[in-house]
Amino acid sequence: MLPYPSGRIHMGHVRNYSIGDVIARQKSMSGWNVLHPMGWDAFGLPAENAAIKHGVDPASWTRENIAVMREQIKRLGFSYDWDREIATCDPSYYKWTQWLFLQLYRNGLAYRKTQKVNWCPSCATVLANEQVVNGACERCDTPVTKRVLEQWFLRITRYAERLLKNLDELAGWPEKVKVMQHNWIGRSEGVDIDFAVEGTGEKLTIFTTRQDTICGVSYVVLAPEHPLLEQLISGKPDEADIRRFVEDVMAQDEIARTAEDTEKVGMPTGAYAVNPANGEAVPIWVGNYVLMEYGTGAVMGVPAHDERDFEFARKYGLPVKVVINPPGESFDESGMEGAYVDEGVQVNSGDFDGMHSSEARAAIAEYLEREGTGRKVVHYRLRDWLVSRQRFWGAPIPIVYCDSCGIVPVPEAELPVMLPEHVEFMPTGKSPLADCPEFVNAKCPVCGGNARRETDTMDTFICSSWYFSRYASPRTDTAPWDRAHVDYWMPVDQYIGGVEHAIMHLMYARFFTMALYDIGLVGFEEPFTNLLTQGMVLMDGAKMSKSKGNTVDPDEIVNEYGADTARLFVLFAAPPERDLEWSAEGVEGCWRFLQRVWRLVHQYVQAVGDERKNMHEGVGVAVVPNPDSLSPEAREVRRAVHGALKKVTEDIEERISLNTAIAAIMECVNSLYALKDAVLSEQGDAAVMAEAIDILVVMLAPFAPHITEELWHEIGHSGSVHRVEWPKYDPRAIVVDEVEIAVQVNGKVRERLTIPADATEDEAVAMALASEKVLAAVGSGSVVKTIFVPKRLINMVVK
RNA sequence: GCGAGAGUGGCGGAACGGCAGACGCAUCAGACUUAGGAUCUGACGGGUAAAACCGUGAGGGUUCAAAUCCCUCCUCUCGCACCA
Repeated sequence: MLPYPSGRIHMGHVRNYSIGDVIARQKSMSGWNVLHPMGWDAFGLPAENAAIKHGVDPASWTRENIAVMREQIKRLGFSYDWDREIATCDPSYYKWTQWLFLQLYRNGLAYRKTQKVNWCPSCATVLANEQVVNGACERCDTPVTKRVLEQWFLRITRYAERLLKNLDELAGWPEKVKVMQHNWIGRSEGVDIDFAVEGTGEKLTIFTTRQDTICGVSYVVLAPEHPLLEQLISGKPDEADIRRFVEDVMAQDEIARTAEDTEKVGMPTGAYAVNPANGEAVPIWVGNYVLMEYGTGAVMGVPAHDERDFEFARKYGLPVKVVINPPGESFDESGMEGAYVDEGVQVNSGDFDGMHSSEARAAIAEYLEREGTGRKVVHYRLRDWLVSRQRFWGAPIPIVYCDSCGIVPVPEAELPVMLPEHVEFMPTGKSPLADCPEFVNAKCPVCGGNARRETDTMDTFICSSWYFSRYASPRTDTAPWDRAHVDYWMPVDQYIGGVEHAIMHLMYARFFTMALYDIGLVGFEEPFTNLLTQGMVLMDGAKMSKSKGNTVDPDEIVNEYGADTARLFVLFAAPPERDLEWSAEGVEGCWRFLQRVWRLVHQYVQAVGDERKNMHEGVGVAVVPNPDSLSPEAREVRRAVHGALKKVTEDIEERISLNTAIAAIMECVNSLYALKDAVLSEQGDAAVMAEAIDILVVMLAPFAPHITEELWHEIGHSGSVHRVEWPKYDPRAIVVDEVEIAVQVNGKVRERLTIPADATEDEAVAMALASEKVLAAVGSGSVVKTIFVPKRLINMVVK
């Protein structure tokens, strides 16, 4: 885990870590070697904002937060290996973040380019595409503007295909997350098609996935940012109007421009393009609905077969030409009320007439390739990852700029490039590092001449894209990790986090891992084998948040009820992946349950007195020496306990269904309350109760580690309950002699019978037919068929 | 619009195609108590005097049997959304 050290932990943390801790503890008790680490995603804006607002140093602000949160987490009793704790703002960590950046740079995966980028005016920094949500800054909700800047990018697009393909292999990931990544990558197969611009030597390339509709093109539209536009309109009579139009569109912010209900507007440029499929000249327009960022920044307008084009054409009176008819029908162009976007039969398409549109798609693509006017291509929505940030509190990008040598990576021996201390923090749009001469001024590692350092820092998502591997050998100082240890531990068997990481963190981490695999630094391509996306913690149906004032501080719950109650509640109140509604009464209920366990164990201890020394002297669970000769009550106790043990084990190991696991323990406790007096009074059954109490405490231990440890000692054991080997249920104990089955007549339950568990169908039916209720239901009809499900039911079909 | 998930008592939630509502909360009753907001025991989907009967968003279907599988639809949540 790698939480951001925001100041205090919240219930979402408690929930996440409680789930992980149950798994870690149970696996460890089951004999596994478990790596259960904790560290801090310690770079980031809040620290810097605190510096600006309160004049504190980001480093000390962060360190203090970490200290507070570490104590809070320790109070909750999570079994973290604190010897492996890391903080990404620690030079011993970011040295390797920088080192990894250089490896990517050497392998052509980190590069610098000038591009229009997303800019958050409030955070005063650029943002990655993934950090822009509905045109606003993902962090502060401020509408994002655009700036043209030279920035560092990571070439994640090179991995688009693999990031997409590998999703199929991630069987342990929720469908939801895979779908989100799939959509984000946005693979789209189509054709780039060249239209000649009439009267010039220029060509205009459009991208389409519907080349089958090429003969229906009645115009072509460019994005307002399209580089060819300038040349097309210069000297034209409408030049000034068009320029004004383009400027208006570009002045709109992202939200307004891309909202679905934004009206499509455009203007003809006065230029014409020639359709390579049929030689027709069509007008070239500029329109607000075409995005420069996607495809080629130009599209063909086929109003008859595309909703957007239809809307646009109707608005501006552009012709609508049908080239695909639905099977067995034909369209009247003037009467169309919308585009026909489905498959059909080609018409008005020359040699392609009569083909099915899916066939024509292939044929036309091949035709265009043959003619040299088109190329089959795959476009992705995924953009390269913009990683520069004009902020101070991040890992410096280990690059210097030399007037004679250009971009020069800092030699590995000189890493880390340290963040300076005592820096001014006013957000100016430049990194504060830029105003820090002792940082900026450097010598070129190549020629020794004067050079200046890169003053931007890295997106903190880089820091969190490799931390899991660092946990394998967190103190290694000659490499980011010791390969032998990484090979032993990685990939992560069970990763737990909120869905909010579905795109950014989880995609970046996958990309990093793949890239490092290709470079040869790790032996695995995918970092997280199993992913559990836990639900949110809600209060009155809304996410707990400081601004809404509907938070519950974990510390308060721990103070009032103890850590075990807090843990038990967040695990019991809902299945892990679903949202959890906070309930003060529910917390109370969990606390009562733990009290009930406490009393049960103490009553047992009191009843057996000093005798228990013999029964519980070992470090394991007490053994019943004579399981086959027990009183009925004692057998009942064993059935309840071993049945619960079976269910708890399976619920943890097979489906991480922790709420039902706890319910099973509660049921077990209820049974023990009902049976304890009878069993404790029977001399010969003493060992049964000893075993029952031991198993109860052991199987509760991963959920409520403190109270169980205490009880374990009260019972008389030495050693820690958390070092006890996870017991195996005794299959003989859960065998039942008699079962209650339902007797159905025509699917309706008419009787419940207790019959021997091994009764045959004939015996069971005979007993059923001895029941008056069954006979009454059968009445005068005759039984034409009987279904017998052993130990469950009989269904008689009567006519 | 596209995609994913979810609709079950007063509430949170259980249920390999096989007795719907485990477990917990709330409520009610009893016991123990000077007392109980503690504890223990019990009741607790609707309906009925008791049955019958009706009940898992709606409607169809498959099946001896459907909360569960299939089809149509409705509602909610989340993600994407002029991506050509």
